[in-house]
Amino acid sequence: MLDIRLVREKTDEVKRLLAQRRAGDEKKIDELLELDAERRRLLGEVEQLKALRNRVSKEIGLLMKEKRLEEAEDKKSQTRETGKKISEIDAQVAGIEDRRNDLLLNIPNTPHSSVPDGADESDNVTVREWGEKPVFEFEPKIHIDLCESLGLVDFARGAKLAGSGFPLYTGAGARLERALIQFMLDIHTSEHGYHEVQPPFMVNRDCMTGVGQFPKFVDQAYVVQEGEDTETFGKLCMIPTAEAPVANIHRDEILSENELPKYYCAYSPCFRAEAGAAGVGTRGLIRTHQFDKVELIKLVPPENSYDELESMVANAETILQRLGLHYRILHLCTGDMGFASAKTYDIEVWAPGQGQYLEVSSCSNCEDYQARRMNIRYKTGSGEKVLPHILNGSGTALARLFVALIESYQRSDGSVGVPQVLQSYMKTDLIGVS
RNA sequence: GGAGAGGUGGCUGAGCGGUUUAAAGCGACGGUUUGCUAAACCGUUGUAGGGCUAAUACCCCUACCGGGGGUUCGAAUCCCCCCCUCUCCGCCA
Repeated sequence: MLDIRLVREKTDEVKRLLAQRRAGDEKKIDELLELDAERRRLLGEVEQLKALRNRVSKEIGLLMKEKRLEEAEDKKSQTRETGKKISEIDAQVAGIEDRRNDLLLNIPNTPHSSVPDGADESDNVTVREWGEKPVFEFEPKIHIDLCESLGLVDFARGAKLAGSGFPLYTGAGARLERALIQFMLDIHTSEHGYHEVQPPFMVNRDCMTGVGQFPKFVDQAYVVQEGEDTETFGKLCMIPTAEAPVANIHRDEILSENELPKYYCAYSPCFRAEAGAAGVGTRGLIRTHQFDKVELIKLVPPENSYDELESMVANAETILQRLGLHYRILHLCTGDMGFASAKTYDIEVWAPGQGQYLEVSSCSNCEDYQARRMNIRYKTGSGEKVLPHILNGSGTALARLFVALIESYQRSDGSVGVPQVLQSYMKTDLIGVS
């Protein structure tokens, strides 16, 4: 969330930046500041009363000790009134804080000054491209056909098991999925310095709130309960990304400066309800309710977080380069960025069968927006407590990568070549009709 | 799921209704002493919110002893609910 002090002191600047997102959030600022002012006014009032009560209570204690019971009783009955007032005002403050926090949690991050101003995805800026679209001497098939003919994914049976959007990977398809996961984890851990973790695949609400998924995007999550026990409903959610657990690893902690930067990478399945999303219900692997992903998370000092963002994107690019897949990097405009992000690059990989670029990675610097929600700080040498900047990036998402890969490496006879870097994982250089 | 034990500052650990503004020890930091190190001695040592300010300096106030409620003039301390850890039993991959 935003720093309430910054909102107080640089109100116009914050409004201007929020307006760039084209989401109307700047209108919430005035209401936020009204609540903030009222809260402080009431706090001043109630804290004075509490100071009074503390003083008098101490006096009562002394009177009791000296057996001056009548005087003590007098003071007790007086203070009873003070106590009533205190609980009244406390309740008001709590109500105001609830509303203030609710507003604060629903206001997105402000964009970094380098972010191109724009309304939607059509205003995103292509930063660079790598490789070239492969040329085929035949009409390349779409992944759905390849999956069917090669027995890589059984969409129909997946749908039988859990519904559409839950692919059942089979045979070489399952193996390819596993190979990609392992390949990516190996590179990030052994070459890029990330510390591998395997997080819980369900998290509590605090984690979801910490990364900015909740309260605003609660509809996108699968929320679970234990059996028929409705009491437990809503305590846990299936993770929409490993970012949810991994970014929260140090929630409510004060790290020491020399522990930074922290680099984490994690494989996890990702579960998304995709309520209301365009393209839900389309066949294939482009948009599913469950997909695999290798996620990268960094906690870094604010000074160099933007360098860290560039290197994180480069880490994700390495994967695509080793796989020999053509891709492009987009700098998302202000209107297309995620809720918590101050600056985001998307990586889109070319899928020749689809004839389109597919987003396989989104790398964001959330600056201190999440750290403030999660209450993560670190102590500098001079003893100052600072919110680290938190970055997250896909390195990369599967499913779409799987699509791009088999569509790019397909051959005229209907088989799919295995890129060299995956051959040791796949134990073969060719996926043929089984 | 059942039975029991427990959760107090960076750590150990006392306190179980009012000189606790959370004892004491350890650690850490600063200083004195010292040829150097060690030791000894002295001092400092949490977090958040609010007020005052140019100040994220000082000072003042409030809250915080796993979390949330309650009783009371007053709660680390008493009561209720929840969470977590440990030991044993049950069930289970």
